[in-house]
Amino acid sequence: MEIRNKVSEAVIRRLPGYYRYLEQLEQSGLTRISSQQLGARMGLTASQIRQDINCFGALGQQGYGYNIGELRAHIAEILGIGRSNNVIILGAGNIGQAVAQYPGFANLGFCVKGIFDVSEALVGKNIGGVQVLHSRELDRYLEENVIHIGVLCVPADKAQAAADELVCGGVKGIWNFAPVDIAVREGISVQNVQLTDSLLVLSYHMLNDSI
Amino acid sequence: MEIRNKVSEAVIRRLPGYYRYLEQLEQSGLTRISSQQLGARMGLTASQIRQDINCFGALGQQGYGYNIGELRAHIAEILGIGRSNNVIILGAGNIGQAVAQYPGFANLGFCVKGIFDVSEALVGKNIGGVQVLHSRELDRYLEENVIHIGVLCVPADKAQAAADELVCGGVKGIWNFAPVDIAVREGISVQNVQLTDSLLVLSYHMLNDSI
DNA sequence: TAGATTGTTAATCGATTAACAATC
DNA sequence: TAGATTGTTAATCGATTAACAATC
Repeated sequence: MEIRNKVSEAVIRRLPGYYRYLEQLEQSGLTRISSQQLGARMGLTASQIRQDINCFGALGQQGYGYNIGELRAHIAEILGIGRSNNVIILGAGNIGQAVAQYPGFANLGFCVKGIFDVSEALVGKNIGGVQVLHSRELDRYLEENVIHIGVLCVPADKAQAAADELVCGGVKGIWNFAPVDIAVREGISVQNVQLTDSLLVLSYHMLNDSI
Repeated sequence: MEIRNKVSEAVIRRLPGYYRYLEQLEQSGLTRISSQQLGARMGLTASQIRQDINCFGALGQQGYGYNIGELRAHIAEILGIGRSNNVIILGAGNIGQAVAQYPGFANLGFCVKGIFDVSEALVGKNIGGVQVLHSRELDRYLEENVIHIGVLCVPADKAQAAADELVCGGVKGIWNFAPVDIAVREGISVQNVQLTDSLLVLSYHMLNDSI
């Protein structure tokens, strides 16, 4: 999986969509597709699809198109799907619980190994097959277990401290649901999920689009 | 609130971030800020901030900068914050429940009025102060109530049908948590929240960034 | 071989950044 | 008034689209 040119963030954000459509096409029994056809389905230009895919090598074949299964598998590898990433969730509130019980993650190879909260009321509770531990156990837990991804579902004012603790404990990626930007050192990846931002963008369009 | 030029999607997606930072600045007791200072905090260039804000009028003052409270209030209006949008949630599973109980929405003027599910086990349950109704009640409910936004928290294969029902019932915006793209007629706004996509982008960066 | 469709270069379009006159 | 900082135009940069030779 050589990545030829520097891949832009715009391309990266389209990859999960390609994966999703290819998976669906594969399940429907098809084996090949052209950039033209895929573009029509996804609402993208054929040209953009070819450019995007070519960032990762010449995966198609002139006169034929793309083999759906092969391309899906290749994009899966690029995205790290199926790599058995160990995940822990910090904060067992509504969002933490929803993430813990979200199906679909497991299929992609993300396995929730632990959930932590400061609330004694929640500690010990079984959520999606995993017991909630007290947050004071976190440091020791991270020493004893290899965890790749930490999910921040704590209040905004606790997010930075929680992120620091995760990074100290060896976590390499942070999936941040707290409505605040967090700072991490070089080499640590962060993805923010600002639920409220998305709702506000919807609200904006509802007010301003229909002109 | 005249919008002068066509505002690009890139600008729109930055607006909630501006709102968030300005709210925080206001709460910390500050009253003015320059594009320079705001840019330093947000990790944007001063130039970009001035360009963004100018899409919505000349809201600053030469030699002074921006009045934090005024600018925050203006962006709030642009985003439709505080407009008392009525919201219903379709699907009372993990995500539906998390959305229903998410605080922070209420402050922005989004009010969850109803939750619907097909599961008899969930019907009647109280979630965040709202009782779960059976999905078969939806059409009648939409006739009798003015609902602005519908939140799709149903399985992917039920999402399009649910969206159609919402649009028929007069809903103007759809906040879609189902991992599938839905089609709606002109004049209806949709925002997708592909949780899995965001996790996969994180996974990509964890694999490919540290080169 | 002929037809189809990619890989890739070139052209266009749009977004970001820089620069500076306007003005508070 | 002098200094600061915006509003806005121009320059740059990057992403998307178009075009077409390569090739299956």
